Amino acid sequence: MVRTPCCRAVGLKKGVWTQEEDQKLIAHVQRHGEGGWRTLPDKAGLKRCGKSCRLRWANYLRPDIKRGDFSKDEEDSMISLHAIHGNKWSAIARRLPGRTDNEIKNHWNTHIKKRLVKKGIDPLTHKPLLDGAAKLSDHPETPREKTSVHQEEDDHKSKDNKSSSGSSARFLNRVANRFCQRINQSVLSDIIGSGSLLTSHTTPTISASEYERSTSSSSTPTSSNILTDQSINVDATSLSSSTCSDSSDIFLYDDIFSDIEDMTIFSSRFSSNVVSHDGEEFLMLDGSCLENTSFMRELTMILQEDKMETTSVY
DNA sequence: AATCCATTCAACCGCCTGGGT
DNA sequence: GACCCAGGCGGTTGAATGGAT
Repeated sequence: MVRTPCCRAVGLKKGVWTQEEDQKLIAHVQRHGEGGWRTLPDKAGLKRCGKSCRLRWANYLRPDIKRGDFSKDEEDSMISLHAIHGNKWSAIARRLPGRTDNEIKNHWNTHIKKRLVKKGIDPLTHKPLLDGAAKLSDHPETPREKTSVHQEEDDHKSKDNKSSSGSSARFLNRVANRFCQRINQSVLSDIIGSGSLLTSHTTPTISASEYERSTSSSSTPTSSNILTDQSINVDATSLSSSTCSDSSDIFLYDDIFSDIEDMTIFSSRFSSNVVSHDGEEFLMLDGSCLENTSFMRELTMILQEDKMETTSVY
């Protein structure tokens, strides 16, 4: 099938932009604002395709673009965000101020990807390249602890997190609770950041006492595959309905829930097989959770965020 | 100095989506 | 619903650059 080109290629310049062209484009955008890209070249006196103009502006000429090398923090963020969004470069770029999707994509493909592969991490799945989850417990550089290429300095900590079956329940408890908190916080911050229209009907977050209770040893089951259900009442579907009380809200915040669609998979895994244990509600955690990409991604981020403070506990 | 090769990154291409008619 | 258009996105390309021989 032959598709009509977005613009007539005849007579249009391609390739590297000259300073003169840049100046024309900048002057035009400053005068008329962004948009109308298809007609912009004619108006601005440029012999370029409108798309090309838009790209040049968005990726290079925009005044808020941060140029130069990526910092360690930016790289870490990039990796974490890639673990969530995959190759959704624009989504990643939105969370890295001053960086463009193109820049991030290039940096990922030329630097990060190679570094991850070198470390035995699959840059697509963020899992170990060989033997997968089976080697999670004895792989010192898996994304189990951190999806970071800068994790050498934390190796001693990750060693401590080779949880035995006895401590893994507590550990997973903690992660599960943090995960639920994270869902709420993420939604809240998105909502607040976009106008705080939903403050009256957000899902309540876990209280400190609930958190402590759920992570305390006294209430921790010994079985490695049981998780307390004290606060795992967050299911992305119910969250969606409880957070958005009417159709207009759903429409407004559709993008928020697309952001956490992966979480739905995780939450739904917890929403089944609730059992009673010592008068407390627990969830039977499917062993395949460790192979659940969403779970592992979130786990990675949580651990990265709290700087492995669990070391002293576990 | 010349050539080759690998790497980087700006730019392009084709496809998709959403809004308007 | 069908069509068109504008804009956005992710994958790919190729010119520029730098290092190795």
